[in-house]
Amino acid sequence: MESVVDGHGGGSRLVVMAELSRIKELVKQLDVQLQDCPDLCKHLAEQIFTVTERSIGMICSGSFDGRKRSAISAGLDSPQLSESATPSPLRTNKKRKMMAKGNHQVRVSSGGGGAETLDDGYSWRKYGQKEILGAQHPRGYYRCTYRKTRGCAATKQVQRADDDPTLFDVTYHGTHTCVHKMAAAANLQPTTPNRDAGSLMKSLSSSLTLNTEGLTSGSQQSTPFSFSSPPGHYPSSTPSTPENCFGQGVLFSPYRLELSPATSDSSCYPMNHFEAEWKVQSELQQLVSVLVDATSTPAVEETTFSLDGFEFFDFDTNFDV
DNA sequence: GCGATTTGACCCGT
DNA sequence: ACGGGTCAAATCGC
Repeated sequence: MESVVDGHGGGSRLVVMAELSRIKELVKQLDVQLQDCPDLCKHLAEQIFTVTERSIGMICSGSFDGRKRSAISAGLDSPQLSESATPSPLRTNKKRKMMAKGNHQVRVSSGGGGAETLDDGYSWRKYGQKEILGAQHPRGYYRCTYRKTRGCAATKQVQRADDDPTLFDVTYHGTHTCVHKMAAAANLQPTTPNRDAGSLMKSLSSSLTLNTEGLTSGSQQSTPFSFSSPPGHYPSSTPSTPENCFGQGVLFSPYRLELSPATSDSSCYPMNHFEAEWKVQSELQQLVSVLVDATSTPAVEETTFSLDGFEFFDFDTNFDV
């Protein structure tokens, strides 16, 4: 069922590295083209989306994880844009949506609290709970709060891990189509499309600061990559305004991204990988989604990015709220 | 009163 | 038939 490349996923890891590098490359191109060619931007955005899906799919399919991932499974083989699987809210496919593509599973820590403390930046509404055969804890079913109002088809399943009650296996299905509207809901001033694109690009580049050196060196056997924060761009030390992590709270703030191998001396838990992967992927998807939207309308202002050196010029960072 | 959660029933793939 | 995903009425909380 799974397509494991090798015992420890080394080959696959390199492939993923290449994919991630390609993402960066695409972003660069996007950066260059951002000012004058919205159509190309869309195309690039689509590529980013696809590549990211593929990368995450490879990782989640088990290639990287030496530890068991309870019921990690299903439908990660050929990730693609999930729109084809967009379920009608009607009663046609009540079941087996599980097997649709575009699923992602992460293992997250509750931080001592219950499942209700899990916050992935989205607003979820619980619609069911079930005892699962062979599992010690029931599985909770959640759908996006904006399913009705905005037709967002994203769902997730949360199940407490058997082996560690403080951990939760969270399986996401579908992608959020409500993202940019969430921004509005998150108490934002209305912004011009380009302004959104600018800050989103900024967020994207921040998210993509992957420290890939550790990968090639082979010194990190259980940490495929780590995140590093470009100075001043990532909230590692801004507890007061966590919602600013990704530009005005548009995206995630929730997971603690202390993923550097240095922080986990004795053991590196796969959940960090998945958290990280999922985070990157989610951010990318949302960013791209919004970016596509943003670039649909004529450009207004200037944007200047330098993704490698992290020189950004864009309009905002301080909105008046 | 409204929105979220709970929970038993229902649906459907295996 | 069974197990898992969803529905929807009842209930809860603000």
